[in-house]
Amino acid sequence: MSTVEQHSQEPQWLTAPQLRAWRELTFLMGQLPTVLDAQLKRDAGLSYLEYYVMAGLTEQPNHEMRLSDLASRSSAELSRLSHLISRLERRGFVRRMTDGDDRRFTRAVMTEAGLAHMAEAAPAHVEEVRGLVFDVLDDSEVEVLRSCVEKINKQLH
Amino acid sequence: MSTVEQHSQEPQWLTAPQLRAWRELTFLMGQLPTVLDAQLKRDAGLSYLEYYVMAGLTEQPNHEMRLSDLASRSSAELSRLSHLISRLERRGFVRRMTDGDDRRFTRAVMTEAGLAHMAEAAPAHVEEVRGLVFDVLDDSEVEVLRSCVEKINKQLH
DNA sequence: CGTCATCGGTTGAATTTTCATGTATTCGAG
DNA sequence: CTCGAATACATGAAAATTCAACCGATGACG
Repeated sequence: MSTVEQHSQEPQWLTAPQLRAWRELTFLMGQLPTVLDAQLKRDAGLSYLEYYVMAGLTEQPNHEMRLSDLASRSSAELSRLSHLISRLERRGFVRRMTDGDDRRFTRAVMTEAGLAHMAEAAPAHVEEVRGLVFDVLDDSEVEVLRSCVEKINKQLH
Repeated sequence: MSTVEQHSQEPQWLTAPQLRAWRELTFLMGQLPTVLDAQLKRDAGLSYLEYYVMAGLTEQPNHEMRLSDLASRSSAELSRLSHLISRLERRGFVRRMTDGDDRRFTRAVMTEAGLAHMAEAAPAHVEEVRGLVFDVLDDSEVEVLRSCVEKINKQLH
């Protein structure tokens, strides 16, 4: 993203404040998942996505969810999630079961080993998130940040 | 990330507002790069990272930068960037030259074709970013968002 | 001035993600 | 009911990323 002028249709560039904000945002989106991934890999042997997929399952009523629901919640395409679940399955953290109601659906279910692993992993990860994000923001900043990000997210469906 | 209690050390979980903000942030970090990647791939045949690497080069004095500088600016590890530059090189968008001063450095330089490709790609991408992010925020929100994200980024080095 | 450590980058193999396609199940029109 | 579409997922090959050496250039130290 630059401020160079060009093209016939006179494209509207970002204003200087917008550009500054955008640079910060792209840096955040690039670095924060990377740093959290490193922490999770080091402390729990899980990737960022693996952790959030298992976290999503864990907080569900029976620690289970349909793959398609899990995919949309975790911003992963179905194929990627399917491979990921296969790897977690091989490690004994989750298992698959076909849905009785509609046999097209597959449900992923946390195993005891998976739940135990998450219980081990969670405290250090939460600590990392607090240290990186919430320790530098006061309550009103948290609210206003959430409000802005929420508005953007609505544009993303 | 859940609110379940466990473990001996009594881990400090996030407060409810912090958790809400964190859910929004993780969704943003997952979805926004994905959506932008899709737009860039469709309209310009470039991945999100390829675009921002080339954008970084383009805005530099001689459209060139050392790989290690480029790597840290674009939140990519050196190895990943090296492979990526090789692919861009094969496509004729950039070329490598070893730095004369210190022959350990490699500099990536935009070619004419690369600059032309970016000039073609930029307007639609900026339009997408504006539509997704800045059209839903007023000026004061942009400032406060930038301020919060900047504080977090400082924690990320 | 050797030599030894470090820096900046490359490379290839292993892992992961993406892409295209295939398969089983269900839904819906006629 | 039957047939054709749509849904939900699986799978294998291709592409990208990560990981672990490796290599040449430079700097530091005796």
